[in-house]
Amino acid sequence: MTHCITILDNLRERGYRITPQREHVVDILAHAGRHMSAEEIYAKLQERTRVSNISTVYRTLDVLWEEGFACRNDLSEGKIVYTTHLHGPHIHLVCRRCSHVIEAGPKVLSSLGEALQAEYDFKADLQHLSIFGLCADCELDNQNSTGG
Amino acid sequence: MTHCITILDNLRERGYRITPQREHVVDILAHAGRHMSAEEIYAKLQERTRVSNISTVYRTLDVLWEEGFACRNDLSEGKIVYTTHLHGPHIHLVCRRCSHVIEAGPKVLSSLGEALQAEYDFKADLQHLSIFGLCADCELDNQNSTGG
DNA sequence: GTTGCAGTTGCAATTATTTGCAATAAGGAG
DNA sequence: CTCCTTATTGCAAATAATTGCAACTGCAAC
Repeated sequence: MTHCITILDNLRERGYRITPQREHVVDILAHAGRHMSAEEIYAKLQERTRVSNISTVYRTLDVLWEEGFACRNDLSEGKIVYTTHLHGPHIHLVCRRCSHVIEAGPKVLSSLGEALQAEYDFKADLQHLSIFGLCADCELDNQNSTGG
Repeated sequence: MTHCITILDNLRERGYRITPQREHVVDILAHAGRHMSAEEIYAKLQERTRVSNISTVYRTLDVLWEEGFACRNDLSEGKIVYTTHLHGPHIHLVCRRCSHVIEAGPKVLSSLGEALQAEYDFKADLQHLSIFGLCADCELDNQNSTGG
């Protein structure tokens, strides 16, 4: 419940202005506990206030992402989805053939973050990484159609 | 030079029809040796033939991606870029603040692919993975502004 | 070489996202 | 509380990407 306050306070500290629109977007996203598209967030926002606009939603999401409070993911669904880090760390394994998404635990990445930091001085956001590839079923189809 | 022939033959084997448009797109992308946007590919395509359309380019790129002959990457440049696997394996470390891209070697991922296969039966395409995060400079700015 | 079917294309319309700009308002200074 | 500076908003237009559909064409069968 206090999570969105923390985000807003952090934003203010960093020089961003806290507008009602931003409060709403942060609140909606932080309490969703799942991935939402900009359009979905905008719909929820309109239930609360008439003063709002889809481009404001996009810009707010952009700020949240840049500042590390939200992650954005292209799950190959035709739109980008967002979530706060409240929705615990996990990886999206997205099948590029059938678009099926497996949510994997962060365990497999344990060493990756450290390696990227050490070798490239890069602080990777591995909280909600998306990785494309083939799921087991599609890989099987693939082998059948090419003889193997 | 024969790489695009290989791709085309593979596509034919898998039941796709080889049209002049597809030949051109494959040829353009395979010989570029770099990342190209759909728009760029379309521009090159128009130098060769008047019979073409941007949506055909998108659809061809989609096929190449689904079949594993091309990779698509969102480098946070406002558009998606594509390349064939001729452009050797590497990871994109994309700064979510300044959009700077570090091209990292595939070494750091060595164990990841095997882990995903073993634990999730998922054949990850790690050839041209994009990972978002903060580059060293932006991480430093970040710490200064928050007093960290 | 001709035929026929199903995969592909071009076009136009739709959806997703970004951007320029004038009007507005957050929040620090007085 | 008021003023002022400047970040933010809403709007409309631009750009990126996708989709439905009728016309077209690759290619396998004959």
